[in-house]
Amino acid sequence: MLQQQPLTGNGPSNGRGLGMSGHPGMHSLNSVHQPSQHRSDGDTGLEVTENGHESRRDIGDILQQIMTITDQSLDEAQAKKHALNCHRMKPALFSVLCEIKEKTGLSMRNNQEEEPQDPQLVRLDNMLLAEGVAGPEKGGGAAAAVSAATSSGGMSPDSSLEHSDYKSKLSQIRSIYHTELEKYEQACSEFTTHVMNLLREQSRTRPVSPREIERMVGIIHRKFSSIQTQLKQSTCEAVMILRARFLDARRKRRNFSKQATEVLNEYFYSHLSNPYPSEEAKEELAKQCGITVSQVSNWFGNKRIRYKKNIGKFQEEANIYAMKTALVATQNDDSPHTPNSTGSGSFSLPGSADLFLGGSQMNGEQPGYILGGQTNGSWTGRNTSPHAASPHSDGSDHSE
DNA sequence: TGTGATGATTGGAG
DNA sequence: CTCCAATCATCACA
Repeated sequence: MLQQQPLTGNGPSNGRGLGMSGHPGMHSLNSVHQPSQHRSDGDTGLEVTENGHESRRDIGDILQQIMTITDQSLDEAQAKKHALNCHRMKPALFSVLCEIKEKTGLSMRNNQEEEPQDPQLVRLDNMLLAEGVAGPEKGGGAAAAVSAATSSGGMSPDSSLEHSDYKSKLSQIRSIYHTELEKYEQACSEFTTHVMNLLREQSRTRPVSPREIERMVGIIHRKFSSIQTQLKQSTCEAVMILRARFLDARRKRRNFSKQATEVLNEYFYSHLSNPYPSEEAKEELAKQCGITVSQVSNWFGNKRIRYKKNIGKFQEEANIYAMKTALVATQNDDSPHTPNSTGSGSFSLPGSADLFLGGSQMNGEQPGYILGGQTNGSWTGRNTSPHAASPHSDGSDHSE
């Protein structure tokens, strides 16, 4: 084995090469020699008992060979590597070198490794999980965002559209996130495998312990996980932006459909004396119009205010709806419960501007808007208990 | 692009 | 809580 290989090294210079090896712990062979002797005694059968000199020179030779291996041609080096691998002292020397490495620089790094999990990463993970980006498909995130968006204002009729839009955007983000994550993981595992193979290969000739490989793998994983953290951060930002946009969409209003406005106006003008629909009426109107109860409330609030502010402007509208009401009433004159029977439909053009403005010559029941249409436009102050029947109500409001 | 219409929001009152 | 009043923000149209 060793005898077959011409020793290029010169024995006495034993320790010198080690200092250049980049392993500060091996600056002196003397420090190596002490523990190694005990080990090699046992399992190599080296005749060190004669004197320590022989073994010391032997080790020096080996180390010298290792040091000079890179200076040689590939074939030579390959052959030498093989020879060294088979050397009887290799295991002993190897373990000693590993031990020394452990005790020196690397052990210092060791302490820093056991860092706790990054709290920021935990936050990001939690958020991605909550938003339904990470974790199982169809997470509650979208639903959560929707409920948050609608809790105060109620859903607009096309909010389901926006909802699906939100969901599709979210799933886009999700798929990008997963693709990237997968890419990173793949790259990480490829790189790790590569490094591990390299180190394993190196460990045949260098003091690279399995633990060190493990540590290196840990380092690689940390590096890649920091990249992943960035990815997660970007994903979180994207989700936040999407969410903000979605929540902001509350403010984006769409005009109600013509039919919905019609229904609301009909109710309003036929209950002009007390245009405060009860909760049930609101629900009914909401159902008819395909909007929410709170939207109905908003509509009536706006309508009352705007009507009051500018009665004149709404006269035409009032006339039209009064006409409609009258028409419906006459058509259903058998029916005691015509929907818009507040005005009873018993007046000729009850909502006409003339009638309204000029004070009425009504006999019998008067349309609400004439009664209620006071000069300042207020509905008898604030008799607005929405659930109680209005004093002006003729009791037919419940027909809705 | 300006303007009026209109749905939503906000703050205060009851 | 509802309602009012003011206001905002957007739509729709000329």
